[in-house]
Amino acid sequence: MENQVNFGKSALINLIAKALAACRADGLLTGTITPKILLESPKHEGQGDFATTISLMLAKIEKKAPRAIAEMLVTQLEGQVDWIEKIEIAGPGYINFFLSADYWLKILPIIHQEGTAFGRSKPSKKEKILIEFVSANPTGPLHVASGRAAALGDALANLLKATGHSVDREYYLNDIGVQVSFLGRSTYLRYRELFGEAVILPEGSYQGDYIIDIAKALKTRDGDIYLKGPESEHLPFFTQYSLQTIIAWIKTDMQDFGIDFDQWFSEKTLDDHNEVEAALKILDDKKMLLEKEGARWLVSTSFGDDKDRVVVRSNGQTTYFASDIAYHLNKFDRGYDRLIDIWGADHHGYVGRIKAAVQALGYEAKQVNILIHQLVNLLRDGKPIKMSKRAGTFVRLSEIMDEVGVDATRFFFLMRRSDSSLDFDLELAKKATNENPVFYVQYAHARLCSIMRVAKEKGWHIDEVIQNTNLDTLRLLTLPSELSLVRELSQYPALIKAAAETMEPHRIPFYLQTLAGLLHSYYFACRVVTDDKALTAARLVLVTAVRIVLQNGLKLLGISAPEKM
RNA sequence: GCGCCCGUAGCUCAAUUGGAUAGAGCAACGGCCUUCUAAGCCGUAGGUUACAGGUUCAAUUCCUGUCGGGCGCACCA
Repeated sequence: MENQVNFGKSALINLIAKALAACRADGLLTGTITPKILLESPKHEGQGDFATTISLMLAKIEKKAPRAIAEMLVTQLEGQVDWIEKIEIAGPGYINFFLSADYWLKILPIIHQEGTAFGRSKPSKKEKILIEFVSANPTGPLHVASGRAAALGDALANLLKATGHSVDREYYLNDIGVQVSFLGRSTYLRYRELFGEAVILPEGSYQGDYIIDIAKALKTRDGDIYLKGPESEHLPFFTQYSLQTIIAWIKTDMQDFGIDFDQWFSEKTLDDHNEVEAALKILDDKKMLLEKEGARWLVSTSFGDDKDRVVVRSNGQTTYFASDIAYHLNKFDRGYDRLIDIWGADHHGYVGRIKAAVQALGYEAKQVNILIHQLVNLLRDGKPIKMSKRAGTFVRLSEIMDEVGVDATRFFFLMRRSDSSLDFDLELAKKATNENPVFYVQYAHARLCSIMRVAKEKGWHIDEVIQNTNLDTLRLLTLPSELSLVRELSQYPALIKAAAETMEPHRIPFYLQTLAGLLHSYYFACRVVTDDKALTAARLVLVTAVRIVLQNGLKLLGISAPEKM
């Protein structure tokens, strides 16, 4: 779905290419290499709508001053098409293009026509992508850091879908192994404690109060029936019971957070189907394993990892890494072209080995993208809240959602580049003032809805206005604030594309804040619904287009667009 | 010691993948409600982009080094 802006851009690039060719045909320019012609949107007012640096890039090739080259090109470009109003040469040799207002106004009918699809695009090559995220161990409730991964993964999935890819969301459940055994044992000991026994929790046990909650629930349900008999008889039950309880919590939290996973992938199924052994056999057949000191190692150094990694320990047990290899192989076997893993910074040391493993299995390194997000600092009124998972004093994601709401939680998590650590101030997130960016954006949307309500009360049929709109009407939008809004709206599809390609959802909150700012400013400066019928119609078309884009952007972030606040 | 990430306004962060005069929000200061939501708007001030080199017509962006912060460096998961 190419929109007006992209169309204009490529048309302009073609014009520049033609001008360059003409200069060379005339012998004015003699070079043979043609650099890629790029258009950018200038940062400052008065620098036009698009600019190219082609003359700067040509300077060396042609051995001529960039401004002289720019002048030659501009001579060729002038008067070619009617939608270019003015061409200027600026600075060291920039060519600035000033387009007619018509060019920008044409985006408005397109926004209305495409509606909720505005901003979507088709990729040059459609990929089947699996995003695996959160995947926190089911040995305790989800806490804050998982929330960041959750918001990030979900928004990224939305973005990649919006750019035409096929995307599935997956949560990997580590529902087997040492940690899970510790969980069962912790619950068992707490259960005994409820009957007055003095217990000592061994090293590695889970200390959180939630373990006691689970034990209490069991006591209430089943009484003292697990006190008799040896521990070993009861541990499997306690393990499974605790695990299922916590998985249920996690699923509830994710649902409350608005995330719908396509798959909950159980590590146990890898074990049940002997997929770890199968994966190791494949690696062995490819001569990717070697025997050393009684253990088996993946030669991950052949693929850029710092050191080789153990997959089978000398005691015969496979490592967690071996399971991870099998899991990634399983993902590829399900037909995905590209895998995205979202990890917290505390796991970044595993990037090298997973990338190596994927290559050892015969896939390309770029088929797995590992997105690392830095950790979250939870603050209250600017002061850090101390957390320790070991001591059980961590803040649950559900507590955050309860306190500040899902919308604010998601927005805060998505506001920062994932590379950057994130300060999340609970008091700020709750504020219903302009200090709080999520309210600022939502408020812009609510204001627009309010305008629409008022217009309806005064007898306007907005749908009809939009349907009957034409360029003559839209030309009444002549205020600088109106054209700024229109230009900003026209950037939206390119923004979505770039955010998806770079896997940087944070660009959307920034964009929305800018757009909301322009809108608030416009709102204050002039009335939409007035006695001037034609002007009101034009403005209604504009502000309803802004509403659509705000709504679409918020939707991608998984945040509501309220009609009233 | 080695590896990864980060270092930009007082604070929290952007910067169109190397482009023009580095931008927002908050905090500070000064203004704006008889009008579609003041949960808002307008204005002022705030910078040697940690530091030193290098590559380039052009560096916040790429390379090298130094300093500072975070995280990770298991035959744990």
